[in-house]
Amino acid sequence: MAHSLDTIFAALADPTRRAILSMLLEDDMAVTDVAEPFEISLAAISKHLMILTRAGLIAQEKRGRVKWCKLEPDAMRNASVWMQGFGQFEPVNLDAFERFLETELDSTPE
Amino acid sequence: MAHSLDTIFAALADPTRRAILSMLLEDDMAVTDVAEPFEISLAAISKHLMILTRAGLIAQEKRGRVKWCKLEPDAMRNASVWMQGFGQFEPVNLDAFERFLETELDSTPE
DNA sequence: TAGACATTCAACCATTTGGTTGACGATCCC
DNA sequence: GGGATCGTCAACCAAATGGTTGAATGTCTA
Repeated sequence: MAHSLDTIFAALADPTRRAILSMLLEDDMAVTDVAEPFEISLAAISKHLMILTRAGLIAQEKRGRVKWCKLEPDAMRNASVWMQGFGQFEPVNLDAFERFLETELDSTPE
Repeated sequence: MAHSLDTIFAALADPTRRAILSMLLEDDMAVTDVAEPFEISLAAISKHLMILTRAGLIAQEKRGRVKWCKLEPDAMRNASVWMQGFGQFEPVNLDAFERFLETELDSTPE
């Protein structure tokens, strides 16, 4: 079930694919709309979306003749966790972090 | 100066290179020692180390005839920051968290 | 000085990658 | 039904990737 770090990092290594992910951050999009800002063929975009899907970074759902693409943050979280396993750059005390989240929840108005 | 996300993620996409990074987490190592647990040629390992170096993930320093490899966490931090820019999985207010750590430090005995 | 050791270079090979074009299968709508 | 639209498939191509082997370079040591 866990998408491999191989496919996740390989998917993230391409600037077109990272741009697509950024676009999907704004909103879910149809394949044609994803392709619009790029100068490459629709077939090429379709391949990129396939790679992102296999990596688990996005999900695609077909409604009628339109295929919608949406961000799927779990895979990215896995990769991020692997990076933080290196620990040297994110000396986060998780206990303290949880206490922080609680106090923040208590004290935040609205 | 900033190593590109392209090269960083491409470097991380290979399992041999990720294994090398994990080994370097323990300690700095000479090229020959890095190669020892793997079944591929020393030349192949040398290429992997070159790719990790160009990505900025490690640094190499030659002392005598031995070239030492050590982890260089900055590049990985850049990639990690890019991921967290997606925000959906790490809604951390770092400033507030730091302030929290300070106040906690003040009030914690021992 | 002559080996032995540590590492890279150079040439080569098979596979993967990112792109193209054109045909094709669905689906919507007049 | 028939035409436009959405998206993928198939075949192809050039370049990059990950590996090999053998020779070359630089450095330590007996």
